[in-house]
Parts: sequence; structure tokens; C-alpha cells
Amino acid sequence: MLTARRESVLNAIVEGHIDTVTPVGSQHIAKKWGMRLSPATVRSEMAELEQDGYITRPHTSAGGLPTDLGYRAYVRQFLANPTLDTGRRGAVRRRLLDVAMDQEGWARSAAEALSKLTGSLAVTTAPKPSQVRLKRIQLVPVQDMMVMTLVVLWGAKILRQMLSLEESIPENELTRSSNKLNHLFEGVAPSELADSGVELTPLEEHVVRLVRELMEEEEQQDLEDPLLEGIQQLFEQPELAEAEILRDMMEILEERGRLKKIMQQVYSGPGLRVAIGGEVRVARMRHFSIIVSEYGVSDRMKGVVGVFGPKRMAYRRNIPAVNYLAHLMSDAVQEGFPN
Amino acid sequence: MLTARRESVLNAIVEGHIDTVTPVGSQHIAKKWGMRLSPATVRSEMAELEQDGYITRPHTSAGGLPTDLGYRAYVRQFLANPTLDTGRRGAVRRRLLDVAMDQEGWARSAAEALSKLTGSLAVTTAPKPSQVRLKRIQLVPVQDMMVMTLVVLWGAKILRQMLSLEESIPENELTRSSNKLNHLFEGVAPSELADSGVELTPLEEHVVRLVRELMEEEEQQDLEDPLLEGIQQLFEQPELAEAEILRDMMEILEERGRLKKIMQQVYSGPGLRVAIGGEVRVARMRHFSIIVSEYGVSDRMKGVVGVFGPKRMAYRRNIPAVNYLAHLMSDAVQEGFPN
DNA sequence: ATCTGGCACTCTCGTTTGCGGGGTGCCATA
DNA sequence: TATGGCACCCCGCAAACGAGAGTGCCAGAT
Repeated sequence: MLTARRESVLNAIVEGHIDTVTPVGSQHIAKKWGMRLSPATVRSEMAELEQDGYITRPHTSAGGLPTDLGYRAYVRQFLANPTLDTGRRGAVRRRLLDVAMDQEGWARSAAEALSKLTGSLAVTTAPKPSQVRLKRIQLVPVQDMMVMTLVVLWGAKILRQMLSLEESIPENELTRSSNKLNHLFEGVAPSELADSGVELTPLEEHVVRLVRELMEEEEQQDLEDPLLEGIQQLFEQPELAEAEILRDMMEILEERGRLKKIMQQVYSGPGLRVAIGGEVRVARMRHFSIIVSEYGVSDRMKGVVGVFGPKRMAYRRNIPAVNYLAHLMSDAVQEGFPN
Repeated sequence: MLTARRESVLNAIVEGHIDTVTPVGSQHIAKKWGMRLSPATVRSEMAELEQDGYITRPHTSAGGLPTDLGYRAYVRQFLANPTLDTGRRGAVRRRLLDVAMDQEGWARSAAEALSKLTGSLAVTTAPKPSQVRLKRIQLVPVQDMMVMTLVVLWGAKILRQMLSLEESIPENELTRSSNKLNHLFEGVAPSELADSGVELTPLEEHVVRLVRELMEEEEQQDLEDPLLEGIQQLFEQPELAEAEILRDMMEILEERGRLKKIMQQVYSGPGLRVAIGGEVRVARMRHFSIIVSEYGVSDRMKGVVGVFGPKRMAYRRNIPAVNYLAHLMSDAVQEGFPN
């Protein structure tokens, strides 16, 4: 049973640990408490908390450290109503609605704002339309026998691929082919990108196949690649003195794909989620937590925004911040910006 | 005076330090030497080397450590004729000439190859034409009042920028404007992108101005952004146990621009350069070295390729490797590939 | 004139030892 | 049920110590 008082003790332990990094003992808590409880009483509560799995001790007769479960109980209270204090809102909002940028720039600047707001590593993905549709194909000759295929999709995403030809093809013919394909296939989904009923030249066939492949690949990903902002802040964290933890962090951040996978595992639907340490089944995450929220217009255009840091992060501050940014970004997307 | 024997001792110290990480003492050297010299003799040579600034000692009565000057003298011998043993060449060469990729993919795969070859962090920049010339402008409507401007340059570089309009403009008019501008300005340099003598609509004026700005910005950079491959290898290096060194490294790698600036400072012209520790005037580089070579066709299309690592890196292996890759990449560029 | 062995000395590093302090668990008591 | 008291635990730090690696220098051998 997690009585009210016991929960307060747990809160004190978590927050104590968050700012001191060390295990926190009963005296500390009793003191902070305003002397309404004696250390001895706190100790007995701590014994219960340990029994129930909310805290552990690094060794007998040491202070308490929150377990994942302990953090979870602590975090619960912020998930109920995560609103950011109004003070800091203005600047961020303005920044995000102001400039005309492409999606990636926009998402990056959101990450920057979030990073400033939280003092942690912020992660965003650019908004991605749920349907990949062709906007335009452009064939640009870059050299004899070599053509760059540019594919513009709905939502201003650009794909490109080099294409080497068997024979030289004059520029105006390339233009003609571009136009023809655009006419035939404007707005189609990848699956519709096949039999048009119209005669195609070998080059055009080739291009259609290529574009289809690119679009299918694009279709399989349901998030854009994550953008990180504020890596240096992470390096300030004292836990990284531990070589092993540092290594884990590097492995997670090194390859963008890895972080993306983790976020996908965590967010699963609208609303804000927190994954604490081992809660997400990835070994390297053991010492870290991640707060993730989806943003956008569900089933039309979405992305994710979040904060990554040591388990010992400032949830109290970060959860509302992520939530606020998710709403801001959703609003922007809803109003059709950026797009 | 750096006599032959003294130089050999220096070599032994540097190589000894490279594989043991620790200061290296006279016995070690005498042993490795094949017993042709006694430790005492070596000691007296070391005393001279210290006097002349080629080595230091962490404290009295400790082994020797190469100074930047010491490394410099050591490295000199590899700069004379840096050729890679033929064994490893084939695979790399094939990889680089094989696939049809865009420049960035190509440069990245070169970095990958170099990283594999050296076991270090490899850096490349995609080849960049010395002249920025317009290939094509494309205006793509992404939404009412919002147009994406795509600018394709010679060398298949793509720039893009969102453009918000004052009034809605129908798609076919955008296409017409694209065509008109392409006709007028195909192949021009940024400076020629002004008075065409032809009447332009306000939109077209705006686009021309925008394109010019983008191209001018592009023109100012003489290198593309560096691509890194093999970061994890760096993290294996024992020097990074030192928190301060780790921090320096992060600062250097964190922002691409910083590394780019360092490389620009170092390479300054064709041929291979090595910057050892403090030789390049950047505080964070104190514990690191970088080997850089320009590649490409001078004054037409160039990039750089290099290896970054702790001062204690395997110069003997890395210098020929970088040199080989630079030649390979130059050949490829010369043959007009990639392009 | 150069190299070498010997010797005293220095400095680092790992281990051991002792101790203070923060912390606990338990019990008797208010 | 909460509290104060008390014995005890264990970590972290500092001092002490010895072993080992290495030097500088000198006197003698080549």
C-alpha cells in the first residue's frame, strides 16, 4: 500500500536523489520535511518502500535510491495535468509560428526551443504525412549518361537518386518525360504507380520503377529521422563519469535509427509517454529515461517530440515542457503550417 | 642536432608510446632495439632529446613522452612517400567506382572505407565545384500561399527554401515562371543573376532574389559539410578516460562547422597535411591530430578527406591510407564520376 | 672519446590500515 | 503509533608502506 505519507517520503527520496545524485537518508528527508516527522519514522516508511520495490539500497545501512518503479510512481503525478507555467510560453510560441522554413528546419528549431526550456537533450522528428503521395518528378541531367531523379512528395519531402543511363538522352526529351510522368501520376500513392495504360519509353519505365521503390521505402517509415539538439547538456550529467553508462549513451545516440526505434516503442499513439530505464526493453536504456509525445493531426500528419536524459532527470520540469511543445506543434500543423 | 641514432630512439619512443599509452623508458627501447645499445646509452640520448624539445617527462625519473615536435619529426618520414601496401587496395577502389550515387552518398562511402582501413574516425566532404552555377529552378506549390523553391546547381547540389506569398498563385503560372527563369538564367553564376533585360513579375523578382541569396551563400563556402564515419572507434581510445579530453573531443565533433574550420585551417592547398595537437591554433585540438588531404581537380571540383584521432594515432598506417583515398577520389572526380 | 655497469635516488601506484561519518535496525518507551 | 536511544555497518578518505620502474651520474672498460 502506498499511503499518502509514504508517497511523500518517496517523492522526497526521488527529488533528493535528483539533486544530490547520492543515496538519500532518513535525516535528510526528515529535515527537508520541516521537522514534522522524525528520522526514525521515516526509516520505517523507507523499510516499507523497500519491501514494496520502490527503492533499493546500494548496501546495507545506506540511503535509498529510487528503482524504476519508484520513479514511475513519482512521475505519475506529473502525467495527470502537465501544464507549463505561463511565464516561458510566449517566446517559444512566437518562434515556432514565425518563420517560413521547411519542415526539417522547423522541427529542428522546435528541438532547440525544447532543449533550452529543459536544459536537456531534445529530440524531434519532422512532421510526416501518413500518406505518401507524389507531387512531382523532375529529371535533371547532370552529365552524359547520368540523370538525377528528384521526387517531391506531398508535404514537401524530397527524395533523390542518381540514375545512370544506357544511352545519352537529350535534355528536352528528359523534360518531356518529366512532364508526361507528372501528368500521369500527380498525386498518386506508390501502389498506384504502375500500369497507367499509357505507353512508356524504357527510360520512363525505369524512372517509374525507381520512384515507386523510393516511395515505398518512404511509406514504410512512419517517422522521419530524429533531430537532436543539446547533446552537450547531456555530457554535463554526472552519471556519465561511469564509463559503462557513457558507452551506453553513445551507442544509443550514435546511430539515429536506434533512437528512432526506441521512440517508436515508447510512443504508440497520441498523448505523452514516459519510459524509465528498463521499462523499454532495450538494454542500453537501463540508465536513461525518455519522455515522448506524438504531435500533429492524427492519421494525417504527425511527428514526435521528446526529451532524453539520465533516469535522474527533472521530470517535474520536462514533462510539462514536452507536453507544451507537442501542443504547440500540433497547433502549427493543424493550421497547415509548416507545409 | 638530430643524429641518426637519436632519431631512431625518438622513433622507438613514439611507437612505444603509441602502443603502450604509457611513458616509455630506456630499458624498453634498448630491448626492442635488439640489444645493440645499453639502456644507459639510450638514457643519454633521451636526455638530449629532452633538451631539444622532442620529448618530455611527466615527472623526474619517468619515461619519455613525445612532444608535438617529437611527433612532427616522427611523422616526417611518412610524408615523403606515403604509399599504401597494395594488398588492401582492390576492394576500396572497386567500391568507390562502382555504384551510382549522389555526391554525398559517395563521399560517405569513401569515409566508411577510410574508417575501415584505418580503424579511426574518418572525415570527408562531398566534392564541391569551385563555381556555383545554376542548373534549374523549380517552384513547387505546397499549399496556398506557400511555395517551395528548389534550386539545382551544377554538380547536383540541391538548395531549397520555403517562400510564402502575398497572394495565391495558380500552379500553371508557377510552372510558367519556373520555365521562364530557367530559360533566362540557365548556367549563370550568382553575380549574373540580376538584370536580365526581361520584364519579371513580382513573384519572379522575388524568386530571383532568393535564389541569388542562396547561391551566394553557397559560393562563400569552399567546402561541403564534413561527413563523419567511425565515431565509435574514437570512443575506444584510452585517452578518453580523461574527462577533459573527452570533453574537448565532444566540443570539436559536436558542431560540424567547427571541424570544417579546423580542416580548412590545415589543408590549405593540394597535398597531404598533418596537424599535430597544438600545431593548429585551436585549444580543443591540444590532444588530437588530424590528417587531411585535398582531393579532386584543383580549381574545378574539390573536397577533403582525412582522419581524426588522438595524437597517439597510427600515423604510419593512416597517412598512406588517407593519401591513397585522396588519389582514388581524385581519379574518380577526374573521370567525371561522381557527377 | 664513447659506451657501459653500478648505484643511489625519485616518483608512481597499489595495498593495507585506521578512522570518521552517515546511515540503518531494533527496542524500549511515551 | 511515533519517537529517542543505541549498537552496529559500511563506505570513503587519508596516511603509511613497499615494490617497481626509471632516472642521473660517475667511474671504469673499450
